[in-house]
Amino acid sequence: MAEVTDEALLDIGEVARRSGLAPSALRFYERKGLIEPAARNGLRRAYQPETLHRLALITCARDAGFTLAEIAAFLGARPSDTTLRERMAAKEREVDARVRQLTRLRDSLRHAAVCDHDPLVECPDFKRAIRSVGDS
Amino acid sequence: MAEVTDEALLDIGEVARRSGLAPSALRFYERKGLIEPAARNGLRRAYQPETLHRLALITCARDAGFTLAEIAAFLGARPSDTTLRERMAAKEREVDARVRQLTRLRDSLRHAAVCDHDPLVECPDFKRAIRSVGDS
DNA sequence: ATGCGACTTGAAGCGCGGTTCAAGTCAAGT
DNA sequence: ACTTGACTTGAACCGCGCTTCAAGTCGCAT
Repeated sequence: MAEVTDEALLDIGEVARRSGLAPSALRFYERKGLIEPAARNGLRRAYQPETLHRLALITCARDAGFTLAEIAAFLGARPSDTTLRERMAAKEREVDARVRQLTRLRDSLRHAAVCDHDPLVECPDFKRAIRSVGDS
Repeated sequence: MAEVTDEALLDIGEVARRSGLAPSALRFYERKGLIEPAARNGLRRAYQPETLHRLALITCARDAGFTLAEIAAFLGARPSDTTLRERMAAKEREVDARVRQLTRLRDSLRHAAVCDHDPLVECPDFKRAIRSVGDS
């Protein structure tokens, strides 16, 4: 008789394939308190499908430069948590500053790609552009 | 008699103060081939002032997500180097994609800061926004 | 000549974000 | 009963970008 083992839950391999993350990464995230299996089949982790959304969020935040510790703090917070709001807002300003910095850098690169100075590093336009990247 | 020791050159401490980088970081960059002292006073490194510009460039590139190895490759390249142009252009596209990603993320954060969903992670607007960050 | 302070070296250590490995568990198929 | 294959664990290892440390070397002032 096949044990039903709750068809709704996902094996770690399944979650890995569908999230694009390595199983080792999922176990690592668990140690860091970012995710948790809903149950175990024997030793095996069984995840709720929503975990995939959570992982998408985690991946996104990590790509954005949040540390895993920051993300864990976010995930653990309640909406009534004023601190959370503040941190969100702070992070928004941070990300916004970074967007502006990267935009200037992109423009520098755009120029560098068509500039004929030798050596490139000495192009006055390029140097000015670089300096402006540093200012904020 | 005070040894003149070329007044134009800078001590590592001076470069550190003016660049905002730790002396240890400067020595580390040297090992990685990013910078080089123009001379030595005995054992002490003596840097040309232009090194400060180079360091500004390095810092900027590093902030932009280049690895030190990438930066070293850039710095070593000639302007006639087609590969360099290509890499510049590739990096520009990369940075541009990142700008768009971060812009969407910033907008998500902006929404999250005013959203009242409990838990926040379940806000449909937020989820949609997060999904859009992932797409490029 | 003695001490101070800023430098020198190589080697080791750290925080982050994981991966890799050895050894073991378990369910299902033959 | 035995193999296969996907999982389990803890511990070790990795690359990156540095920092820290111990031990030593200078130049300069007292």
